[in-house]
Amino acid sequence: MSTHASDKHLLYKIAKAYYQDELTQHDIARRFGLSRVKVSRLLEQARQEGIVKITVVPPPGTFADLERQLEARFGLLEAVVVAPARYDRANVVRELGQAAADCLMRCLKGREILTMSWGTTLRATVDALPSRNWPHMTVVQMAGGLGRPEAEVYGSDLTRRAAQALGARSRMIPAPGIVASKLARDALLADTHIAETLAMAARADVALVGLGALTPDSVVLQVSSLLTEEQINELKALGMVGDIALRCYDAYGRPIRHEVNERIIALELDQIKRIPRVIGVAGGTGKYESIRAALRGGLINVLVTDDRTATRLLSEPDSHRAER
Amino acid sequence: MSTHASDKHLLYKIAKAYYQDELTQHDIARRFGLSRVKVSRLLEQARQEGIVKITVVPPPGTFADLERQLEARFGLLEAVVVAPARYDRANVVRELGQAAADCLMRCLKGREILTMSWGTTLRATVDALPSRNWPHMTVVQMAGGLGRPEAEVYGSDLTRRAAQALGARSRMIPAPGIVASKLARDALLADTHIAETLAMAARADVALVGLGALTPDSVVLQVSSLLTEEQINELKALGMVGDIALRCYDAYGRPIRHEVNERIIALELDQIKRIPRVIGVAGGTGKYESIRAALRGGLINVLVTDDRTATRLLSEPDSHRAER
DNA sequence: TACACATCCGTGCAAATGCACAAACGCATT
DNA sequence: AATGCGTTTGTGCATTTGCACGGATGTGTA
Repeated sequence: MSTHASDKHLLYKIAKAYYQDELTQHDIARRFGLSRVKVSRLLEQARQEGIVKITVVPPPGTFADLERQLEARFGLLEAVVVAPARYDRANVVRELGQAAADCLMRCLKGREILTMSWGTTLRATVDALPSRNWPHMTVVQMAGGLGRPEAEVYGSDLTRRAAQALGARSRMIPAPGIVASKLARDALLADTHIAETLAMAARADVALVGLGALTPDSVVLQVSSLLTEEQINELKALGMVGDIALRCYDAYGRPIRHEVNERIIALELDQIKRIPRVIGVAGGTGKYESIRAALRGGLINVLVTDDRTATRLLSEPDSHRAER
Repeated sequence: MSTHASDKHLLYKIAKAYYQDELTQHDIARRFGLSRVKVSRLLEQARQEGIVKITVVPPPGTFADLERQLEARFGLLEAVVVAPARYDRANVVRELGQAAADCLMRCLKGREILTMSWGTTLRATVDALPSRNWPHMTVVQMAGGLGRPEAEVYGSDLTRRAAQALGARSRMIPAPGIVASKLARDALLADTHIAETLAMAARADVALVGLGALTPDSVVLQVSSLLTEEQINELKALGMVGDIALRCYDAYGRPIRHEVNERIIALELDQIKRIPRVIGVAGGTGKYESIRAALRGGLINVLVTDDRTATRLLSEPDSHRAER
């Protein structure tokens, strides 16, 4: 199939003219007395035969290739991998927050709706946000806070602070994330402001979420005394490996059917899935299963994580899909 | 001016997506949440900063770079340099002919007017022409032959053979190239067929010419007894270094004003210059000054020559233009 | 010779790309 | 706070490029 020496000569001349002298295909065609299509085809051939070599030099000290593999394997829009200086939780979270903030800022123009959950990682993200003046942006809370005073740090306050940093309007959910009964939940959802806030969150352009895991230091497990030991065990028995905005999912990112769901005030997983850009931030020890599940289930399409977790995610040759 | 490490990372990712995954700029913009223009600019930056490297591999055993230098220096459409196996005149001419034939064929589609002069090099070129069937092409003689029987080999016959090889129509000049008097010339030019032939040659799409030189074996000097020793000396005194189709020029490719011109039946240099593509074929010892002059004067815009001559043409750092 | 097959080629059109322009912005100085 | 300058940004448009299609050409086989 490959052409022979005499032609390579022509391929070389044309490739040089195109890639080095930056002539247009049209000009080259005129000079060499060929048709434009032919020049196009010869260039294609020159690329295929390796006469033209295009290399992209990886910048040192980054994990661009790791990112590319993650993107390819899990169908992500983007993956961001950071290399924490130390792997203690505090530092990992801080560096993840920085990276997530960068990643978020890059895709914001100042006129969109951003919805976010809360958690320690998102707290770090908000801390890393630069200040802007975007009056046309709105930051919307995605899930109720926790029913305690100190929980405010992880509830509405994060949304408020994010909006403040960006000079944006904010829209909070003045309610706990988990209430005592379905009845109480329904009552709160009947509130116009809460309902509208959730509706707005559902049609956000970008979502920023942390990925919860079943680790002992998990905010949900620690703080929310509304989940009894028994209920937690039930959820585990149903396969729960993590949560996004209090919505629990199994190892394949599928929502877990459990009574608890009906007492939660937050976007549902399906609603989150429909948001065009869902940035999931999580890393460090213990988050692996939850991240893997969120990726498998397509719950997020942008992942910000650390290099160890990234490597581990790529090391397993398993399937993305749940078997039926 | 150059941006720093944090950005290089993004440049790399985008460059990879574009050049390796072959995504469109539009798709990349959507994935990374950027505008399309921005992606375009980042790619430009990535190229400038050397993150994207495009190399064109020179095929071994060719003189592509020599050619490129000739093209650049003398403003040629194309230069073709061959490396003869041996440098005896016969072999050089043979290889030049082959290369010229290739070069000519490449830019012919089968519907144009080709005009040609004659000479030993063009003879070799015609010998190397492949056979085609191009009834819509016309091959037109550019200059009269020489006034002797054996001269036919260098006159109309070459045109005829070229046309035959290509399956094209031919248009010959049934007259000698140099006649005894201006009166005789004018009489021949009054002939409708000759006049129309010359007119047709003048509006040819492609010209194929040899470059004559003042070497002892020059066809013109040898055969045409119509040029006296004295006339030849006069021409030399006027600075003649070579000829195209019997039209003499000086070291800067300018036509030489001499009585002989009025006895010649051939296109004038200015007419030749106006042909869109003029392929000059010449090489070997002794042709150097003539080639250099033709290049300086812009008499040809495609040159087919040997590597030694090419190197020599590039070695002189002189000006292209005549001083006034 | 005729036919079938395959390859090559250029035209027309749609997609992709680059570019000029003007608005918006950040920044620093007044 | 207001002003000026330089930079960055996106929109609209012209150019450039890829691609499908039908026609032409060449080749091998019956």
